[in-house]
Amino acid sequence: MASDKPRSSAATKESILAAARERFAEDGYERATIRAIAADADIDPSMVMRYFGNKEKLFAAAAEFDLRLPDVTDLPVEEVGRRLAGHVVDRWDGDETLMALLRAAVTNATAVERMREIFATQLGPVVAKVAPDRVGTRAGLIATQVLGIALTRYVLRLPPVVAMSRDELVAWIGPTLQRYLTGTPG
Amino acid sequence: MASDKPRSSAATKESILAAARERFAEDGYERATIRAIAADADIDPSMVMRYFGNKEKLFAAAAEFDLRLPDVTDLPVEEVGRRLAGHVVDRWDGDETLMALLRAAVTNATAVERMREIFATQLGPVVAKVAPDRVGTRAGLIATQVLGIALTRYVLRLPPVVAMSRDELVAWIGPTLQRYLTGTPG
DNA sequence: TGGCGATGTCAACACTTGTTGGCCTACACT
DNA sequence: AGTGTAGGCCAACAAGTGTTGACATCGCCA
Repeated sequence: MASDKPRSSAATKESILAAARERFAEDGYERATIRAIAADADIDPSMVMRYFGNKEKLFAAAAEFDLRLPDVTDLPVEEVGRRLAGHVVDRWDGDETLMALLRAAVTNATAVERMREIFATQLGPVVAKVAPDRVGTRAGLIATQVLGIALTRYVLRLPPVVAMSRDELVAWIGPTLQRYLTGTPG
Repeated sequence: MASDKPRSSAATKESILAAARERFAEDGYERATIRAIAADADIDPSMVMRYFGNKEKLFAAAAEFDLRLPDVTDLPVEEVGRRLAGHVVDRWDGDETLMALLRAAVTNATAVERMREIFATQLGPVVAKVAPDRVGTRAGLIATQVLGIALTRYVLRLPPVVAMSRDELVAWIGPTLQRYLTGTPG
């Protein structure tokens, strides 16, 4: 009600985006075709072009992603690792956008850039709040573990990693993130 | 000398494989074209087909990979983690086969299967030798961290991860692997 | 009522892809 | 010398891709 768009262009645009996310997540950038996305959205391929210009821009629009990292300022420092681990695993399960981004990032330059950006602008600041020093390094290390989980659990689906429950996984990963966050190497 | 092959077919076959590894590593499975690989090998595309049948089989041949994990049986248990970390980072740098495998595994089913196989048959046994229990889980966790490094350092090239020296990286990762190997969650 | 802009469809273009079959060349063996 | 055969090249096919432009339809507003 009281929308700003004349009729239902926003609706179909959104349905295209949903279909795009699904396809990109499942097939990766190159194997996800505009025709298939359009078919999923019950629409003509040319509409996709009209709304988004080209495939690259469509992907950019579909891969808008927010980690939604929790506020950890008033949390005991020694609990931040576990908290982060829990949040990340939960965030992964509910949203396939990040899987689309991850799958695409392996062959598409735009996706890589977006990925770098996300970890720099969203993870970096959180780390900065609790880390004593070496913020960049710590954020990078956290990224290795977090993305390693995403890769093995949701993309490669290595059996033992898939088999672990959310809590089990968090219990193992939490201390690792904690050490990367506030510990020292060696 | 005293080879079993009549003339130099083995040589061109090998040059095709080398070009294929390079292309697959750089571009991933779908974007690496047979024509490009053939051009790199200074040969006609049809030769690639004759020798390897089709693209899928070519990839299978090019992505033959051995982790070459070190023997850790007579090593103090508490040093295995660091040792493993060092070996893995070194192994990554020298050989682009694993990068080809990783890049391809994100969109190609055969590559995923190969990846699973490698970690099951090569990493699993090593873990079994030093782990007190939960071998599968431990191997899986190690895979998350190890592949997370590969992904962020060599594929996504996240700046802070790339910036770390080999030794720095090993110093951070070693204890993580050690805990996954012999520690407990929580 | 007439028209205009937004929403949508159809058919095609230009190009790239994996893959195939026919043809050529040169050497090894009889 | 003659011939078989392995190594190699060329041209083409069929399918699928992103992308484009011309045409249809429908609702709103003057």
